[in-house]
This record gives sequence, C-alpha cells and structure tokens, in this order.
Amino acid sequence: MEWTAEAIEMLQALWAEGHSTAEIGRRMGISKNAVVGKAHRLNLSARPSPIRREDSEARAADTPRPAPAPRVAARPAAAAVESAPTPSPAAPPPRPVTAPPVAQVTRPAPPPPVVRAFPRVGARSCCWPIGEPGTPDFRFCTAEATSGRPYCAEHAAIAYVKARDRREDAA
DNA sequence: CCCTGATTCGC
DNA sequence: GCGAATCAGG
Repeated sequence: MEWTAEAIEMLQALWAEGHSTAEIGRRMGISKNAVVGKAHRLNLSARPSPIRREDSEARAADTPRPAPAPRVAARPAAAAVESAPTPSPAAPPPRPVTAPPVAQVTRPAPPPPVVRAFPRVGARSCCWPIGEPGTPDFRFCTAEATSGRPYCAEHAAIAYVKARDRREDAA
C-alpha cells in the first residue's frame, strides 16, 4: 500500500466518521490491519477499544482502586427499555431489626434526574463531508438528516451499505 | 463463529 | 514504514 497524502486523508476522514477499521479497510480496498497499523503509526489511534492490554500481574500487588466508578446512567429514552431489571416476584427481604444502628446514617444522595432536554434529536443537519478535510472549501452537507441518522437520505444511502456484500461501493 | 481494535515483528 | 499474524475481548 502506497500511503499517499490522499490515501492518508481518506483514512483520516473515514476514521473520523467513526467507521470500524475493517469497514475502512473494505472501503479503501485494504486490510483492516493496514488501517489499524497506519492509524497507529499516525498516532490517531483513539477509538474505544473493546479490549485492554495490560499486565495484570505487575499491578496485582498494589491495587489502588482509583475510583469506585459511579455508574452514571445517561441515555434518557433510547435503548434503555430492554435492559430493565426484572423485579423479583417474591416479597422483598424484610430488614432484620438487628441491623447496626449507625449503618444508614449516610444516605447517598439520590442522583439528580439526568434529563437532558435535547433540542431536537430528529432534525439536525447531515454531517456528510464535502470536499477535502483541511481545505478551505471543506464543508458538510447541509441537507436535513434523516431521523436517527447522522446523514441525509442521499448520503445515508452511500454511508450505509447492505450488511452482506459490501466488498466495493462508491468510495 | 462473527465481530472489534491493539500489538508484535519479519520484511 | 508496512501489514499479516496474532492476541484479546464482545
């Protein structure tokens, strides 16, 4: 693979659009390894990795436990329905009266409702890039994005390809 | 087995 | 520098 300036820009553009490395590879006709390798070399490796490579033995001795990870539940509406915890049909365990008297003094403050009032989720502009990123005439598509998609209908058709058989397309 | 990204290492 | 092989997790 000859990494021309154009190729690198395309890689960065697709990378910035959030495509997977394999997807970028497909769109550019190269392997995902090439994409990952180049991205790594370009120091733009910033995508959330599914895995964590760290030796667990070295840090086993001193586990500082930096943060208790206060599970901030965001996402108000979407995709929160199906993961609802099943309420146990059995009766709730009666609190034994022998509970330590000072145990419940410090009640954790109830988390404030994280209801972000989204301005309008369904009516944003298409974010399909027009032109070469970094050049003065670079802009984004001004059409209205379809609901739930970052692109307008026209560009969504280009951006989203059929799940199978997407070996090559309009790149 | 499909996917994901990360790292290694011969070239 | 490159990327296939490999690793590691979902």
